[in-house]
Amino acid sequence: MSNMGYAGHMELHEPELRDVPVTAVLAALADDVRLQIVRALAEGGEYACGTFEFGVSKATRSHHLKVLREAGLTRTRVAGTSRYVRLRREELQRLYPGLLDAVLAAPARA
Amino acid sequence: MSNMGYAGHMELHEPELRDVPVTAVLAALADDVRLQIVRALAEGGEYACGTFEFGVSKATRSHHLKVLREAGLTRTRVAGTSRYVRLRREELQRLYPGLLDAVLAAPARA
DNA sequence: ACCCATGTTCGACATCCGTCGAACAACCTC
DNA sequence: GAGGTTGTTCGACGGATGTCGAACATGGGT
Repeated sequence: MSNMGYAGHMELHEPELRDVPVTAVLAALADDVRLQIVRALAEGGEYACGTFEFGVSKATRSHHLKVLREAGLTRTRVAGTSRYVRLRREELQRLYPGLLDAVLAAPARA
Repeated sequence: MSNMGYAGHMELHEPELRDVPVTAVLAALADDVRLQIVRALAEGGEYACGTFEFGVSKATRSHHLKVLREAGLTRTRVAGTSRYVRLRREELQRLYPGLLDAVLAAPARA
């Protein structure tokens, strides 16, 4: 059948940032592994999920990326078998000015 | 006996802010009740613990104030049977510039 | 077509966390 | 000192969370 489209891209769940409570954003950032991921993402463009090797299994990594995505912190682009993740910096900055910068500026290992 | 001193003030556990991991600070802020408390504290000076009526029992309130204190967010002064709590704004601002302001500026009910 | 690489999902498990009532402790007042 | 006020601590309980291995899905390469 022809109405199948060229799809398969399964609609990743990426909420509007304004619908995410601040506490959810903070909770997403309040984890060591996730904060490392966010720091890495803050360096620049897009990263494949596999890029992040922080001593956890790929199941756990996948879980953390999902938490970040559903907290409105990241956006994911699907390309083949890989997924490319990037920070939603501008949106974040618009809704919570200074928050991300402040967190990123904090000493990495307290 | 005279060597009893005039004590009983039991040494509240208030860590150095630099010893608290950022993730702990964020986790402390990542709760609705605690964020309400912090917002109230941000209004000004000192508040007795009993001031905070946010629909939780006093046991729970006590718990949250402990979490905030041990995350280095508040300082507590003991006076009689009351405890007066205040935000450690300057210290926070010095170690995590902009963080608290960004969180406080966020819309209260997302 | 087969295999491999990349990620997600599914239990399962242990731990942490928010919540409460009840008991306790300290202090003030009468 | 008896009683009331203020706040902490102690289980207990239910729900969330981080972690993993194994199974699954999808797509690329040879």
